[in-house]
Amino acid sequence: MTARSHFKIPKIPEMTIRRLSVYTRCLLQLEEDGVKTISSQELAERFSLNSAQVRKDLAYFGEFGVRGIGYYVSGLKAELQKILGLDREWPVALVGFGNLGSALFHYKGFARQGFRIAVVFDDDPAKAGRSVDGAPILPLRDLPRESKARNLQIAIVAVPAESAQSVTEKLVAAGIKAILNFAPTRIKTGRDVRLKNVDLSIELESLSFYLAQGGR
Amino acid sequence: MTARSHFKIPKIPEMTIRRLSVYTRCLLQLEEDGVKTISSQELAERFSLNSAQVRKDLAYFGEFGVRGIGYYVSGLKAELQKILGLDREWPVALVGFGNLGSALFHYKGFARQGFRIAVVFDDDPAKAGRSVDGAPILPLRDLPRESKARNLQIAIVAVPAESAQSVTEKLVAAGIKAILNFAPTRIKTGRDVRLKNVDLSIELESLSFYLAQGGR
DNA sequence: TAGATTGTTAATCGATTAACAATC
DNA sequence: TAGATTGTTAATCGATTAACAATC
Repeated sequence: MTARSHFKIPKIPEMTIRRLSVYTRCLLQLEEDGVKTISSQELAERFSLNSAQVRKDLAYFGEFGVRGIGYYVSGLKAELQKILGLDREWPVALVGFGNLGSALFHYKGFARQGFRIAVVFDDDPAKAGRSVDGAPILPLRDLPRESKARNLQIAIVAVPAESAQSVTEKLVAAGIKAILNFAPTRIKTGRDVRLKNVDLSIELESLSFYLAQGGR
Repeated sequence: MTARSHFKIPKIPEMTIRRLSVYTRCLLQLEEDGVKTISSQELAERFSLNSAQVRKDLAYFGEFGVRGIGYYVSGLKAELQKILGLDREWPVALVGFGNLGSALFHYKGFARQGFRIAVVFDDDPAKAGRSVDGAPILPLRDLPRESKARNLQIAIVAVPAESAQSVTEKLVAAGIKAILNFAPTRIKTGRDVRLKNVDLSIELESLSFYLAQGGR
């Protein structure tokens, strides 16, 4: 047990991490707008949150504010970016370049936070060998090599449901540490790999619940 | 206040609704596999949940189980589909047929639960007037007419961030009751419209948090 | 009946919010 | 200093889980 390990995360709620992302984007905007400082109250209002919650979220990681003043926008932005790992570019592998894969490739939201799709994998012979916006499209068998060469740690899975699990296993074998799965199926990994299953249709289903209720 | 209103939802947690969706898909699969009954315990294990939670989720809506037996798969599936409004087809409007819109159009997960994209709106003259898989692509000005004619209640927004808010206002004006927004910006509506902002990049940001932590 | 499993109440846990001393 | 706002503790709220009588 090193001295450093004492400072290890006490057990940060998932929702806190998500809110930190949201705060960061807001701070980015505020900085652009030339705002110098912001109070927890002002920040909270923008997202209909409680100011104590904002302060508590931040307090997990340190004391970033100044009593009587609030938080310095640029300073807090920089701190949060560092905490979230958004202070650097992450090369990302995209697996699957069909409809969804291609849409995710062009999606503006990823690049905005420093996620750069460095390489695309797709076994379709019509696609593999080409390249898109400077990113090569390669067959999946090149994954281990590229993973090492580009130091890839993050992959986005956008293949059909049937192949999602097998693709995932190849990613894990190639040393990928974090996977964002958009395939419409729940995939599994060991616990040393961070995995998020993004379910695009579950939100639609809860919308229809409210419609079905209201429509009574 | 009608007699019926006594049975109105007591205040169902959002997470319960999401889990009901998940149970439903599982039951669909179980039914296909020929499984006749399932206990709350078995159902819970498939999603690493607690059996009491499964029973509690269901108990909000009625008594669907049989003591000593569990739940009849087909019966429970049908009940949940009815509760979630998944016992019928919902015609959906898709606004924006760029990269993301086109991917969502072809996304298998929506159709699987009965959401059918009946009409696409896009003002790009190269697209408007064409049709895709039987769905017409129309300019946005046709929205009020189509909305009425097709009895549209649900819309998916997949336009660029800049136009998302203005598109939303047109949707609301045309009588749309539920909106799923995929544009990388947070949009707002009045309270009579159900709105979900789907943030595709926030998950990636929390993944990078764990990588940044672990990488220390 | 005996065994299994429900529906529900009570206990626990965790997250949100209020309150306030510390301090810029 | 007086006013503002933080960081943090204590109170509240809501969701999850354990426990068990009811009952198939």
